[in-house]
Amino acid sequence: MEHTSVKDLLNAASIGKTAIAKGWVRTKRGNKNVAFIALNDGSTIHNLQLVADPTKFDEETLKKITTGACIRAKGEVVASQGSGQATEMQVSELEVYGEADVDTYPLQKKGHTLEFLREIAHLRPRTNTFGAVLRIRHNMAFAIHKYFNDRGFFYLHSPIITGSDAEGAGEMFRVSVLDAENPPRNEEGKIDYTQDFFGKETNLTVSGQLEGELGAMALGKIYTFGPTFRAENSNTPRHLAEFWMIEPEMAFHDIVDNQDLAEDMLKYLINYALTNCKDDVEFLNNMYDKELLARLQSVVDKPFKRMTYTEAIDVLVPNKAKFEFDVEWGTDLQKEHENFLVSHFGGPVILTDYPKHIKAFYMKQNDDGKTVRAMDVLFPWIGEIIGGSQREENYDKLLQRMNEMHIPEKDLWWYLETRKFGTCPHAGFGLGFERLVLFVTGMSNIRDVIPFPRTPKNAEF
RNA sequence: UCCUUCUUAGCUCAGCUGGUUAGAGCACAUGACUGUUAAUCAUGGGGUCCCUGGUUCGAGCCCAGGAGAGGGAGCCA
Repeated sequence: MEHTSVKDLLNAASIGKTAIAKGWVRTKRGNKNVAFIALNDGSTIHNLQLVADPTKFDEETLKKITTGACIRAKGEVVASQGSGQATEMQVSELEVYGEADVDTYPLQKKGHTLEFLREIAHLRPRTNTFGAVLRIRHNMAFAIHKYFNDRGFFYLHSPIITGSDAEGAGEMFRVSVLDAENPPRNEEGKIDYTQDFFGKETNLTVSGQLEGELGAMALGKIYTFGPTFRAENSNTPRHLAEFWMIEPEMAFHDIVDNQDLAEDMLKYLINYALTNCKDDVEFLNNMYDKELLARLQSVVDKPFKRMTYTEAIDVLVPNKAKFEFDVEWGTDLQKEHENFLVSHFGGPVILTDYPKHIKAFYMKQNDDGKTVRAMDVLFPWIGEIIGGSQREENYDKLLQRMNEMHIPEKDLWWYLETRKFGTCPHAGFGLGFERLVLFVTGMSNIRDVIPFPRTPKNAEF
């Protein structure tokens, strides 16, 4: 007889059936006459209440059933006499798969701080909070593939090890098999990477975008969804050294199409969570952030405010006195400025057409000679959840910009060739997956929305 | 990387002006209780006061250095 998930056993349709449940004990309580065991198997935030008559089981077995133990229970599913749940199981058989020593098992019935749970990341998925977060994370990943697949995008696997370090997106992690203690050196005394595995310097990718563009200029619409690595010494609740990024890239799309896609996708994903992860989102709403549900619904319902960088400066400058950092045309926006815009317009804001000198080399240059077709989507609290642009498709203009920004042509010859052979207008953006999950779950630290966070000085687990 | 706050029992935290044997709640154990909902009540065990050095008759408390964590900023997604 196969076991049934707790999720299914909690459904009223299970009443009257004899079934087997397997999972981990959350709590046990009771008295001489009756024992209640709350069982969770990860299929849902809710627990199955097992009801056992202590006189029918040997004392040793019951003693081993403690918080954290893994057990199998067989019994009849009945309508619950108590008020906390619709169904419960009247247990006839109990088997303990794995005990959890009460003196050393770190999880208790009572709540723990998120900081403490980070220190026991190997066990934290067993908590309600991380169960909810991880189920939502899965659903968001699935919904992303579904969204793009349903709209004719192809999933392109961009490389994780990259030979170009010219993308300029951040500090990189070197990939090498050379002896770190005693690396081979060339005549100049520098490390000789021609002897390394790939015969050149290689790093972990900081972005799949450039490869994504190659795919878009063949398949039309593609997206990447993979891990990304930044060796920045960033210690904030919004940065990870290893994170997942979604990067759609579309031929024949301009900056407006790009905004339309970004807004539609974000709304789709948030709505997907509201309909498919209702229990988990509600749990997080009740436990951590009472505004969560309302905020998610509001983002789905309202159009995003769209404006140019220049228009945003015009909004910000009259409020100069409120800011710590000066704001004028040409400066990059600080967090406080982004926050101001988001709260001023009461929701997400899409900014476009930034000054070219604060944006990447590949962005399409506007006719004014000053701005480029960049696009940032700013979200409440998160800040920049998406960064993207229409790309410069003109070979000469792209090359000129690369020279101005001292990006070596020889490293990106393959990228330049897309502009040489059958170039076309195209656009795309990058969405930080964890920032999306952060927003959807209402968690406040990005380390709590990825199973095993990688941050400066921390690669445990 | 910068600014700032913190580090005391398994967890969350008190700890007075530097002074005897470092406390509480929860967790855990034992007992009580005829259906509980993070059950309740009673009793009990449990400490490298982050580390190193210094000041002092005396340091959890003051000073210096270090480590780790949180929040804010920068970099960005």
